[in-house]
Amino acid sequence: MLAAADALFATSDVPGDVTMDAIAAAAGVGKGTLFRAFGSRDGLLDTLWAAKITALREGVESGAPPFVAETPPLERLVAFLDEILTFKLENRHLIRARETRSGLLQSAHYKWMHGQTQALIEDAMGRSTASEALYTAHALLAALHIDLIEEMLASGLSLPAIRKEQGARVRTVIDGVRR
Amino acid sequence: MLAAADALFATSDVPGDVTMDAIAAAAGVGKGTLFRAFGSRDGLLDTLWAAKITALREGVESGAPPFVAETPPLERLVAFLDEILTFKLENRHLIRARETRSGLLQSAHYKWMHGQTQALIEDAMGRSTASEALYTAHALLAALHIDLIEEMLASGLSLPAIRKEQGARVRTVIDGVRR
DNA sequence: CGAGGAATTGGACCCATGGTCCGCAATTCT
DNA sequence: AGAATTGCGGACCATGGGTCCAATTCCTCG
Repeated sequence: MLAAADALFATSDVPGDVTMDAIAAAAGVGKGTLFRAFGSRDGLLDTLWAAKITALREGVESGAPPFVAETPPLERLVAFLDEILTFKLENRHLIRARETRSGLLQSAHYKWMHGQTQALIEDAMGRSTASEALYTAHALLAALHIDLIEEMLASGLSLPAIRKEQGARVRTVIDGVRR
Repeated sequence: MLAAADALFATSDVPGDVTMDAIAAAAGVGKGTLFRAFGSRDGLLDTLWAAKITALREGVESGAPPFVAETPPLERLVAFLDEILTFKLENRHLIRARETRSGLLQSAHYKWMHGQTQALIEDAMGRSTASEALYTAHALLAALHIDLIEEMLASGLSLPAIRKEQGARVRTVIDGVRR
């Protein structure tokens, strides 16, 4: 079922086109089975998200290349957000389907991303109030909203330009706060 | 009709509860009339948004108190984003109803906010590439998403704290880029 | 191996909601 | 006054997430 859903999201341009019926049909399964397995559309989306992000997540948590203690926290933060950006673009239709629904900020994925980001920020800027890191993490992640990224791409900004701006902004914010 | 819709949004907690039928009923008008007048739900939402933001918009465009040439651009930028934040919170249900639909970034309101922000940024930091200001404007506005603000409020961050963080972030970003 | 029961399935069905459409009434024109 | 035109209202439609139960599959035990 996840494979079928993934395939559908990968091909369809409009996430709304991928209905639960379509997924069930593509998976050769009844709609009831789909809902029993995932509870709701959001549940399916979250599960699929989890499946796709596993590699990234494990890499980050088990200290793959850039995420080792030797790397300065700021660089780890930049690398982390860059990987999130790449991940979102690679799965843009899925992400779009999930992000254009309310409750995203309460989802486990957002909380994970936010937790990671906040921790890296706290590392990167020496001392800082909790609310400072909390706010900054939210603010940095907000700029990664898929709609926003796609809007920028559509408006002529190239992907390298976006990545460059994003990296620059992260450094600026951290440096500025650290002073 | 706008008054009726406004009243409904002001009272209801969940924006989804305010259906087009409910608005029509509250306005003492047929649903057909509603759709003939506004075209679609988004159309109504945008019109209502326009009506509510008029004061702010006129203040900004006609140089009310903080938006005069004498005020440093950076201060104008901070004030502008702060007013947007206040406006969104004052009309949180309406804004929520509109912001949790796709196409927001293509709406006239977002374009106006983005245009204003970008112009102020370009003023505030001496020289800067166009993409720098464009990106930064998007990034700053992204942190004003109503869902995000409400999530922060729910997580214990106070409104004054948010405003303080936001102001600090704006200054940091501009100062950092200006160097 | 077969019968009985438990678990699981699939898709018909339900319902809410945005959006459409047409008969009718109010209004205007002659 | 009668005819023509405009515009209203609410019945109606389409769609999509979610539910439910008859039917089928799968265990379990004699």
